Order: sequence, then structure tokens, then C-alpha cells
Amino acid sequence: VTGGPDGRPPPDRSAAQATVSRTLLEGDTLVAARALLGARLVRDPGRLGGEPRSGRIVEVEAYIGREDRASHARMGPTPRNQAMFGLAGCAYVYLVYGMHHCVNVVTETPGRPAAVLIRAVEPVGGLSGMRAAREAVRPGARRVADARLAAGPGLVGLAFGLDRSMTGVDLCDPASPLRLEVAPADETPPEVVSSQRIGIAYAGEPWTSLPWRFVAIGSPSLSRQA
DNA sequence: GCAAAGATTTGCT
DNA sequence: GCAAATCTTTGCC
Repeated sequence: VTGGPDGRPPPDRSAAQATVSRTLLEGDTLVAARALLGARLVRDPGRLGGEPRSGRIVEVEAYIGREDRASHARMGPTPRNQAMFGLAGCAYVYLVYGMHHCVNVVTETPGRPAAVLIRAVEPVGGLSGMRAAREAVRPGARRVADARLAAGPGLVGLAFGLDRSMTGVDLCDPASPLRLEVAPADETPPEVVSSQRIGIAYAGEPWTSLPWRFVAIGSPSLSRQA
């Protein structure tokens, strides 16, 4: 290893885990959605404090193109959804029902709106921070099992301290405060099953029936039974 | 300018 | 099983 222009050694990134490849996310959204199962969602604490929060992605949904009547991109680019028309690998975080923040991974090429909604994560690290976030929103609420801390799209946002300011963050950059890391090399890839997307009855057919939801079979952290 | 519904979660009936 | 919480964005007047 040679030194940098200023003579100092380059920063040591050998300990950092690799992030999900942008090339993968720039391709077919259904392929990317399946591939994201098993990957890790990681949040550096920053001003939130505590240890880094991380978890294994176990449930996702695909939203593809302007023609998808269930997609936020169905009415063309707007201030809210413009991230979906941007660079693959960036985050699109939106507020739903006035209280829940949900995070998507943008896919495909700029100009064509597509994204993968992260619907559920199996907590791996930083669980105390996830519990603290929950307690801050609902003081005295019933205590849930560790596996249920991020078992739904709104809960992922809460557990990882996300809001719309995270929109545009590059999830493929190892230096980002929020990123996607590949699964440990010794981990067996999850067995995957697809089914209909949830909560999109307004879209009508054929959109409501498309099998664009993917879950890791047997995970205790799914938003509902596979 | 205003009314309506939403890629949800929770707790009570 | 059902309705409330909560506020942004969209659709129509």
C-alpha cells in the first residue's frame, strides 16, 4: 500500500463491511428486491447516540415504473417522490398516515422511477437504541420481543431513527450514516417466497395481485405471516 | 382554497 | 375485528 499525495497513509477501510453493489440496484427491481433479503440495514448513531443500529432485511416490496398504480411515482415526478426518479442506491423516505416514516431503496436508472420498500428487519445490533426510540414515541407502551422491534415498514423507520431528511442518502456508500451492507460471508442466504403487496387496495388490478412482496421464510420479524 | 385519503400501528371491544 | 391517531399530498371546486 502506497501513501497518499500528502505522504500520510490512506484511511484503513479494511475493517468496514462491503456495501450492496449499485450495479445490482441499477438493474431489474424484482431481482434487486430478492437480493436485498439477508442484507444488513445499518445506521450510525450520530447525534442519536448509543451504538450503531443494524438488522437483517427480511421483507421488501417492489414499486416499478410510472405505470404501477400502487407507486408514489404514478402521477409523475413531484417534490415528494423525485428521489424515485434519481440514482439507484439512494434512499427515499416518506411520511405515511401523518406519523410513520418508511424507507425505500431507489432502483433502476435515472428517469425511470422504481424502488424497493424495506418492510421488515430482524434486529442484530443497537437494540437498546431501538427500544429507546419506541419508548420516546409511546411512553409506557407494552414491551415487545426483540424480533418485533422493526417488524413493519413504519417500525423500521422508528427503530432506525429515520425521517425525510434521510432521502437522497447514498446507501451504497460505506461512509454514509445509513447504508446497506452485504450479509456475512458465512451466512446462508434466506429462502424466499413472494406474495401480494400489502395496503395498496386503492391501486386496483392487476397491481394489487402482482407478487411483488418478498419475504425471508421463517423469520420471526415479518410484518405478518408469509 | 378545502376536503379526502394514505406503501401503518396500536389498543380496546 | 375495528377505529383512532396525525399531517402531508393529492384531487376537485
